[in-house]
Amino acid sequence: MPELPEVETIRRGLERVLIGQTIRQIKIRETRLRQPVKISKLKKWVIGQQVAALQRRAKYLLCELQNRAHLVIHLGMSGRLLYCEKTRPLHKHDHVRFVFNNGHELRFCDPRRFGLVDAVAPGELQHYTHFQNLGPEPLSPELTAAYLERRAQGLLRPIKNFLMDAAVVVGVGNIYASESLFRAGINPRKPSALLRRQEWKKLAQAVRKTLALSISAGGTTLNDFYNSDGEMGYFQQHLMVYDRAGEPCHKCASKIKRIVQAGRSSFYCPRCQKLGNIKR
DNA sequence: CGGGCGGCCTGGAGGC
DNA sequence: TGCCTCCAGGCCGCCC
Repeated sequence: MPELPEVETIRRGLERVLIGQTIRQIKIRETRLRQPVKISKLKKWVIGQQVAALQRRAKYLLCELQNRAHLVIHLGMSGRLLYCEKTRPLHKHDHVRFVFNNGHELRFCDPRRFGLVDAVAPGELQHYTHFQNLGPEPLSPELTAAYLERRAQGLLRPIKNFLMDAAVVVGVGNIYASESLFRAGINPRKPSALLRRQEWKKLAQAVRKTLALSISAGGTTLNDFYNSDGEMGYFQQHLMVYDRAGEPCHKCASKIKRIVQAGRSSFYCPRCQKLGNIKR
């Protein structure tokens, strides 16, 4: 479900309410997530600690604690975080709860259980397994046209799949890959190595712009994204192609197309995003 | 060895 | 009402 803008929206919301709070208790009802929840590790590093900062790396939410350990949360496809009073009735899939001193708690709810809750010992974050093969942050100065062009050298895979590869650049999921390519006027099927210098420039700019706009809109709510206060995002009102198959392009009124690439839906405008003379 | 694909899960939508 | 199929915002390991 959540891509970078949604995770960033949650991070900002939690930052306002969690800094300085002490995690008094962790309640676990289900340990079978993407990887089994390590209860003893969580208790060892997290219980009794004050929240020092909320950070984000790729789609991972990081809660830095006063002892310099980190609580790591990934929302997978269907994960949600809700900050609420601890008396509020539980949802069926509220798997992990972090109870604070102020009568509130943070609930990790994840019906499909593709998400992750983990603790990382002080100073160990840079060695964390899941961070080892991640590319740069898309909103950092590292994401340049030159960087993308260099990484794409010799790669025949479609640009859409290249963009969604976290080893190339993190945070760009299925929605924002399609949206960024539309903004750049590039066909999702175009072989990565065949993009021109000017296209790389447009694409780097389009990725940054699309993500930044979505963050300012509070993310995209298609069915079930809500921020930590339970409010929806509004970027779905600005989607140009995602989930719009058969509808008219907002720029040229051509019918938006849906294709499947690497098992995922891609959406594009056949007129605004021409392939040129490359076949299939 | 790049990269496509299936699998991990539940639930909602739509067809019959 | 039910049962079936398909689909879903992520990620990883298996294979060709």
